[in-house]
Amino acid sequence: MSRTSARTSALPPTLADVAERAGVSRQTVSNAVNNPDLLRADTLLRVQQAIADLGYLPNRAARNLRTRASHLIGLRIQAVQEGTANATMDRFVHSLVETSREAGYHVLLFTGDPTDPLSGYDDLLRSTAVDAFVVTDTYLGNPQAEWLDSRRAPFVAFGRPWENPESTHAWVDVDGAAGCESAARHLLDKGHERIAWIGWRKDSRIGEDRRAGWHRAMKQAGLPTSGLASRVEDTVASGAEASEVLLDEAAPTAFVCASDTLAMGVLQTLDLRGLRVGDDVAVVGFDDSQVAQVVRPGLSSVRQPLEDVAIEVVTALEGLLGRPRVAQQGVLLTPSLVVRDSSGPDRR
Amino acid sequence: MSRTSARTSALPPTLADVAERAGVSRQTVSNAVNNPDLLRADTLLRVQQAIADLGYLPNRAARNLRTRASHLIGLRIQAVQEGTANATMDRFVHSLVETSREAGYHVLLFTGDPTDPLSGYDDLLRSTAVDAFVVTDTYLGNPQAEWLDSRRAPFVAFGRPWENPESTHAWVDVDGAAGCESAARHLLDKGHERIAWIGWRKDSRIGEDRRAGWHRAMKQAGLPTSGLASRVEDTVASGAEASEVLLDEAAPTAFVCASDTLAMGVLQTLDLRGLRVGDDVAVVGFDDSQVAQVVRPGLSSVRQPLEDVAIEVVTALEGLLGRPRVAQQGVLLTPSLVVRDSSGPDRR
DNA sequence: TGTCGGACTTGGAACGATCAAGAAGTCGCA
DNA sequence: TGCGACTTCTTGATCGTTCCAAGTCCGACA
Repeated sequence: MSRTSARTSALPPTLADVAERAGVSRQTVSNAVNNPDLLRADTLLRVQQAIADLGYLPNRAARNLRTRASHLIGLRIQAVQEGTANATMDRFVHSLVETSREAGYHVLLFTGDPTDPLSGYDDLLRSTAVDAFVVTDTYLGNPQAEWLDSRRAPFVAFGRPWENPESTHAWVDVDGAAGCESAARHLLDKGHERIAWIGWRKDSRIGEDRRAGWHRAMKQAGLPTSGLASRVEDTVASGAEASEVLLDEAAPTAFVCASDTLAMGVLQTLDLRGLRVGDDVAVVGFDDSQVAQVVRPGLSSVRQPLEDVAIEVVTALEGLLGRPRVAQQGVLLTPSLVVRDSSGPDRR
Repeated sequence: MSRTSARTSALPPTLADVAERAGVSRQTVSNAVNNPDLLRADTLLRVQQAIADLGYLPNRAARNLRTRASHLIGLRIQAVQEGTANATMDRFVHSLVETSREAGYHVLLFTGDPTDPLSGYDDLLRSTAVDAFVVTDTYLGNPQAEWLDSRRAPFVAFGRPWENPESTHAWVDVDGAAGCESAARHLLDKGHERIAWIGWRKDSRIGEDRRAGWHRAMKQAGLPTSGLASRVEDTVASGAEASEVLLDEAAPTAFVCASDTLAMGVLQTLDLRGLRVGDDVAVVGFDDSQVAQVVRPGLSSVRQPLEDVAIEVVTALEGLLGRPRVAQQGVLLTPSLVVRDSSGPDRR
């Protein structure tokens, strides 16, 4: 009691303050907040009034200590890199924060040594600073998954366990193959027959997956693919160079690219050669980045449903954190194609 | 003790576990962590060994509860919007996370009702979930500052208190005027004399500030500005439209724009009219966005030193959280100009 | 030898919430 | 009226850390 009366106005009210004002015990206030059903209607009303009067909100640290949960989700972000991947991640982060909030979680950002995919996770886990992780940096393998699993740390991966298909951990991913297949089909529908592919190095599982979509569409249309594919680094210059070579050697009338960055390289080449984007040669990128939207002519691009990814990720997290630990399936979402002028007109 | 022996391997070690292993009391371990100077050298070594053996890290919730601090910094992020502002914020967030980590803080993201600049702050404050805020959404006024001040909540604003210059709160900002002045001067140096301005609505303090920089450079060069300025919405289409009008009515040979988005509109117009970017008409944007880097020809742009902003913000935060509450000065940083092909060659 | 001071260590309490039981109140039914 | 069963509310303990004030140990000094 002495503490209560000695309280200065600067300190936020506590459970005890509310209890005193409402004329009930601490536990009753706690129940009013967490299990309102347990209270008699009039008592509940009285407590709620006191809570409102004082502007009470439970102290996070105290609740976290008692319940052994922080209601925080850790997300490791990469060092700033020049590429469209960054902007994509940004869109995902926004969605994740929004969706997490609705589920009663906040997102805690952290960084780590870029050369060590595990760095940063351990400290947060051992200090019980977060309840779970969202693992996103899985583009080149995912040692985090196995490591986190071994520590019994709850997590959901954005990205399939390519290397280890038997993994039982929860994951959400976007079907890049389906995206590129629809991109290729979109061009096929317009009458293109020689559609080239520019993608990433062969050791990129994501890159090969996207390539498979293009390949599938071509095969289903009964068209050849040999000599029409190129694998390079994810830079504008590489995209430009690759398209130069492809135009010279295979004379494609359209390009499907593994990223908007590569597609920008193609646009550059077309511009240099005096070829009209869309009319002479069609181009489709991947990520629906800022660049795709702003460049002229607009770049058609495969758009990942990152808002839906965030929703699925949070749903999976809730499953993990609610129940003891159930085996989770992966979720594969289908991207959509955003058509802009770089697709060109129908050629039939 | 019973708790200690009953510990399952899944639970992280506590202070008591370390104490038992090292053969000292809890307080001694706490001191070893927080005030190593108080321990005798050999004792300290023994405790540190035990800490290492067990992989001990202090429980965040318990420490937070006791010390009334969360070591978390709240940052409200905007709903995803189509514009370069988003990407800029992303760069800032990365830097902030990195710098905060070095200062022993983590960044907690949250969102709020976009129509209510205060929403979201209150809950975090009352539940003592964060120690301080970084307020960034100040482009149209900053009611947050006054509100947070009234609650005695520590915060640092990224953005000057335009409306209330007497504000005593800490802030960090980038000198947009200086940036645009150097952009204009850069074009003047190349021999341009009719340099146009495309900026934002008059009620945007940031927009008017940037415009002032262009204006200053022109005046200092003894050149006229009337008829050479336009104020529009921050979209590519608006930039294109404004440049159409300006080219028709004032025949400028160069443009300085308040954003890369607007500059992209100018590039569009030039392209449509068959004017060569750089050679015929020079263009400089603002933000050094992804787009500026990838578009061809490369777009010269004013780059905000966001890494330095983050450093200054964290420095200010440390001042606020360390000492009781000292009056802080604002910090104004100077951006740099990234020159690319859109600047064109010298005309002299 | 006894006492004093300083260096170091110790147990107890507190931070503010929730959990686990027990106490008080309410109701129905014989 | 009395008893059990159920609802409603209260009390004491606890989460893991740091703060507080008191305790122990040791050598030094008279």
